[in-house]
Amino acid sequence: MSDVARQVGVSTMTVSRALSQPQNVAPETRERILQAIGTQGYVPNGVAGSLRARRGRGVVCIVPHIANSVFSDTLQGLNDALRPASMHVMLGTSGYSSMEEAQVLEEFVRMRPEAVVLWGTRRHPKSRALLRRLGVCVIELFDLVPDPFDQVIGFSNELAMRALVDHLLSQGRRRIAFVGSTNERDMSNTQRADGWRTALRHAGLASDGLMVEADGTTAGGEQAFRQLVATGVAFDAVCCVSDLMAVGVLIECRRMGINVPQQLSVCGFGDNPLAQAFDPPLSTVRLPRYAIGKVAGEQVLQRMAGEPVLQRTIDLGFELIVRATSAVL
Amino acid sequence: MSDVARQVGVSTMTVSRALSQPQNVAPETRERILQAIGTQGYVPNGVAGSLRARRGRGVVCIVPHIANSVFSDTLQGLNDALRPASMHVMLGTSGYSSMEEAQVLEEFVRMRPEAVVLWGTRRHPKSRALLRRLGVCVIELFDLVPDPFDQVIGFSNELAMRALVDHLLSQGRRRIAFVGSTNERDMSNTQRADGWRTALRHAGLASDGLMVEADGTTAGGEQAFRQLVATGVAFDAVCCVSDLMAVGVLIECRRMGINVPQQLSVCGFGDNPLAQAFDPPLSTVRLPRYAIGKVAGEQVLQRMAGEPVLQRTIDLGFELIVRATSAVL
DNA sequence: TTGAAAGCGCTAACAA
DNA sequence: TTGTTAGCGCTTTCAA
Repeated sequence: MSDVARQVGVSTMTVSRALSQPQNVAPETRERILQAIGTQGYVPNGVAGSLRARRGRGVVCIVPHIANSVFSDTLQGLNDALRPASMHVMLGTSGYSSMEEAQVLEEFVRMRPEAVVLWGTRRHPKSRALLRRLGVCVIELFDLVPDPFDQVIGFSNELAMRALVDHLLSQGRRRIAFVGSTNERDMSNTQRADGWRTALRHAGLASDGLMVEADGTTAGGEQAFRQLVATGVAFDAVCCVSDLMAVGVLIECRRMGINVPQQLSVCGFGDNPLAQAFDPPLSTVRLPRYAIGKVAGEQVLQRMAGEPVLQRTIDLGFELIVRATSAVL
Repeated sequence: MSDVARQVGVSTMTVSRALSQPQNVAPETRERILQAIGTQGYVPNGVAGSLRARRGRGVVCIVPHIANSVFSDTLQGLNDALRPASMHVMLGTSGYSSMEEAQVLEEFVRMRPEAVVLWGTRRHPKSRALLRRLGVCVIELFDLVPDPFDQVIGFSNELAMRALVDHLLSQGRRRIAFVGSTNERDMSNTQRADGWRTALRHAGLASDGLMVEADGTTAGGEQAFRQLVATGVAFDAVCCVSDLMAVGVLIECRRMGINVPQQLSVCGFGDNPLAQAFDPPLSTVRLPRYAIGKVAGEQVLQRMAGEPVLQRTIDLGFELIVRATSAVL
């Protein structure tokens, strides 16, 4: 910067102003400064600016695992919202562990971010203490809870699963099983199972013996379905905690010669690209993944602009997607 | 930091040393400093540290679009490699535009990153000038070129497509069509088409009239296939520029009552999760997406450690995945 | 083993 | 409209 100032014959302060408050610099001077910046290829030092401002222009975002379309869609939304404001995303992963999240967070907080965006609402006590001291806005994603740390954006896992079960009930299904996952370390598996149980209870139906759990993969879905069949319990529909497991169930059905949806309805959760492409196409629930990230970014910007927090809990809803695996009989 | 120093009764310099070079501080003093840090919840200011060091601990990574598993897998690899070294990823997107990439890059460079990781090898002249001035290591991903800007990590699109065509030739296919995409703004579509053409030429076969292009989606694949059939040209195999388009081709085949692979072989590219799950499972090429990111991160760390660049071009290869759509007849 | 001084590059506040 | 001063929080250098 001093090089530019020297070349133009002004002080560094004038160069600084030409960049940040151009209206306070004589047009002719500004012109010469901008030209010198161009020829010298001067790029302002944002680190120094952040030190002075006592806060950077970064937004920390820690997700469990980047290579999972749920998270990457959300990251895309966050990025799209922040880019026009010249903010950048500092990306980290927790590997589904709140302990690891706390460690990553501690390191990232050193860069004095403008905001912190985290997945889920399970926080290590260290993270809570750190975030409280940091004093910037903290936005939690996906698991809607009534009393968030600061602000939460998501949808209700329980209501979404209830909508799925209600849909199956409306199709005349009465013995609706649930395939859960053993490796979802956040609360969504529990919340979805609760939704399934509640919907059945409201309809006056039993859920006993109708729940199986396995690894949250396609293979896990196959295994869970075999397990369910092996118990000998009667069922005419299966709700799965994820599309991946539902695809496993469908694969196993095909192997066993069970006709879907004639003999059995199957539903997934999440609207993975697979759900649409699979044969038969899978009924599922579409989640506002991109919107969650986008709205999170917009909230960050609004709060930076000093606007008050209107809603601590923002429900972005979900969409029931009925496809062939639960078609009308 | 001065708060901690005051509480312990030492200078800030001693606190700084207790953190960065503990062996140069009396064990007893160090103990008291660490304790004070704990009770006060002091978190070092990384911005100030970076200003002093004249370089941050961030690695800029700009990909075309985060919500695409090719890019998110690579980001995951980069993140995994960098995390143990306490480096962080500053994430940006170019939307497949080198102009937009240049703008994002300019803003990110202000934070004085330790390294820059970019997708592809097409750069805006402004980006090149900026990167040259920056003077940090620049790693380009995916499109292997012989003479990269600094260092490139990827695989050969052309060789991968040739391997696919050679596989079809070995199965007795002779009239092999190519379904390309009109919206891939990087070079990979061209390189893959070149691979297809070259493989046919080497086998003494014609490629004229056997290429169609459409939007790079499932719907585009369907449309391209209808177009190909409509031309009336004879063909016994179709290579697609992506799995998504190949799935579109398969959907259209099913609609037209064409048996795959009895009447027609179909191949995709990329090994999207879809490829395995689709019915019939799709033959394709698996790309080292995660490894590309991981190796990029490792290279950054090695070069930070002062190790020399052994290979400017790192070829991580690919893997031919033969599934039902091109099974032996 | 510890401390004092200086400065990384920028900008708020005040002065001219 | 422009310049001067001071300091953001840290660490390198030199001195004790």
